[in-house]
This record gives sequence, structure tokens and C-alpha cells, in this order.
Amino acid sequence: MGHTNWLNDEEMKAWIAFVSSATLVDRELDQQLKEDMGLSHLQYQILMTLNGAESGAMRMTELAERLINSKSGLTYQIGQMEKAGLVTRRQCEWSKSGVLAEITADGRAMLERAAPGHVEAVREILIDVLTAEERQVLAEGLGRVRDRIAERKPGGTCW
Amino acid sequence: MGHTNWLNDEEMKAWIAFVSSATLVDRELDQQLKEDMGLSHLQYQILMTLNGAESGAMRMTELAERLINSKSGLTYQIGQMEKAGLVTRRQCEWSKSGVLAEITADGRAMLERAAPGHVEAVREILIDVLTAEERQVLAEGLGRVRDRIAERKPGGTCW
DNA sequence: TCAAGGCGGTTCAAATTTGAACCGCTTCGA
DNA sequence: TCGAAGCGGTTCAAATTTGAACCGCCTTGA
Repeated sequence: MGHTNWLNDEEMKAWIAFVSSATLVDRELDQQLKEDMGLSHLQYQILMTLNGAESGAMRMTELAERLINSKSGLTYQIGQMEKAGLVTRRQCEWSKSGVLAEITADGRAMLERAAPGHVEAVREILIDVLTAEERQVLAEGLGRVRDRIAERKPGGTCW
Repeated sequence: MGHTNWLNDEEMKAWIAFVSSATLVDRELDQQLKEDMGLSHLQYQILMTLNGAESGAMRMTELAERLINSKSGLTYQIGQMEKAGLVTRRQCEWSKSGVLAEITADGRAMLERAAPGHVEAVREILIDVLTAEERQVLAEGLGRVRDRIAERKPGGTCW
């Protein structure tokens, strides 16, 4: 196996397009959210995820996994957002250790104000630039990529 | 215009797949490079870019733009890599301000050692998980996404 | 009953990133 | 020719991220 199977031109193009577009899209959205609402993309995602959970609350670790973030990083961000009044921490009922992050009324209000602009930006930057077929392929192919990587992490929470 | 055009299910799937796969892929590659070679993905990209430039050197600002990185961030990283002996700084001939970052022999050697493992990882994580048609669509569609965003930045160097 | 091991989170120091301020050239227009 | 504006990079402080160490709770098995 001593020989490397380099990427050919076709593969290289796909790879470059993927990496560079991902970087740019992320940067762009972060900027938009920060300018318009003072939220980072991560904070927005936290609010979205909590808002979507029933009772608006979720365990720290599960939240970290969902958002593909390190545990300590999440602790930090929840701390910031707690200061800002967007979320609170609550003890988990059935486990003395165990903390629930919960979205507050202010958090929901913030989300309502932020969502339209964010969705608009997502459309403008990504969704509306692609055809329906392309979106279909993206969902399918990249979904598979995501699942493959997720599978590789047996233990799971090693971030 | 008061009404938000929310993402429908099909669009949402594409969006989610894109964001989450991008995050995971990036994390995965960073990890692989760091474990195997002690390089961050950014550092690897810097070496790649310099190596590809004729004379193995490039202006700081151009490098920053290529890599979609802030100027100060690049200054920092080049500093680190200079300490590690992978690159050097050189004054630009035709401009007294103006700095060229140049890859060293050690830098090229490092790149040669790192490349096979990196390419392998890129294949395993992304390229080989997709069909040729999917790669084609990715290159085409996401290439368009990248170009659109790049166009929006008229001045260019505002990072 | 009790100690080892695992889980859920937090803390801590170190590395990285960001954006604004700054500094020395360069370039123009008055 | 002089001075304001712009470019190319760096510096600096502040925000964020990371990974390892740690702490208390919980489970399990001897």
C-alpha cells in the first residue's frame, strides 16, 4: 500500500468546492447574525435546538453532541447566554448531577426576531443558489457523509 | 415583504446536511493531521498553497485571501510556523512594505510526509463516500455558491 | 458495605481567532 | 512638493476554543 492514490482533477474540484464554500458560508452567516442580532451562529443554533426540544430544555451533553461541540465549549457558551438572559440552567430531576439548559422567554423572543433574517441569509447564500436537484443530491450525499463520520465515533462523546 | 419564506422540508434537509457534514469533516481532518503530523488543517493548507506558488512564496495578504483567513490570524500562524522552521518571511523585492511568506525545505519535507495520510483521510471521509455524479454536482453547485459569496465582497480584503 | 470505574459537567491553562488600532510605505491630487 | 488617504502587515486586548484534569454522583461487583 505504499502508493498514494492522489485526487484527480474531478475529485479535487469537488473537494475544493466543498471546503471553500463551507468556510465562506459559515463566515457569512456568522457575520450576518452577529451584525443584525449580536448572536454567533453557535448561539443561534443553541437557541434553535432548545426551542425545538419539548419543554425547551435539554441535557448539556446531548446538546453538545447535537451541535458538534466540545463539552467545555458548550459550558462556556451557555454561561455567556445565561448572562445575557437567553437561557437558564436547571437541575435535572432524575439525576443529581446532570444539568438542563433551558431557553427563556427572552431567548424565544430573540429567536423570533433573529430567525427571519437568518433564513433569508441562508436562502440567499446557499439554498436559492442551488437547483432543486442539486439540493437533493446535497441532502443525500452529504447526509451520507455525515452519518459515516458519526458512525466512526463508537463511544460518541469523545469531544 | 413582511413575510418570511421559511425553508421547506426538502430545503431544510439540504441545509442541515451541508452544515453538519462540513463541521464534521473539518473536525475530522483537523484531528487526523494533528495526531499524525502535529499540523492544523490551516497550517497544512498554508504549506500546500505556498508549495503550489512559483518560487514557493506568496504575499501575506494574498495568502490570507486564498485561505479565507483574517490578516491577523495569518500573521499569527506564519509566526508559529516560522518558529517551527516550516516557512520564512522575506521582504518583497518591489515594495518596501510587503512581506513574502516562503516555504522552507523543511516545510516541503513536512508536506511530503503529511500529504499521503491527508489525502487518504479526505478520500475516506468525503470523496469515496460520494458517487462520481454527486461529486460533479458538488463541484458545480458549491463552486457556484463560493463564487457568489466571493463576488459579494467588492473591496475584497475586509477580513 | 465499600471501593473501583464511569458518567455528566465544570474548571483551568494554553492555543487560537477576531477586530480594532496602529505604523511605515505609497500614491495621488492640490 | 506637501499632505491626506489607502495599502500591507503587525500588535494588542478581548473573546472563544480546546483538551486535560478534576469533582461529585451513580453503578457495579466483590
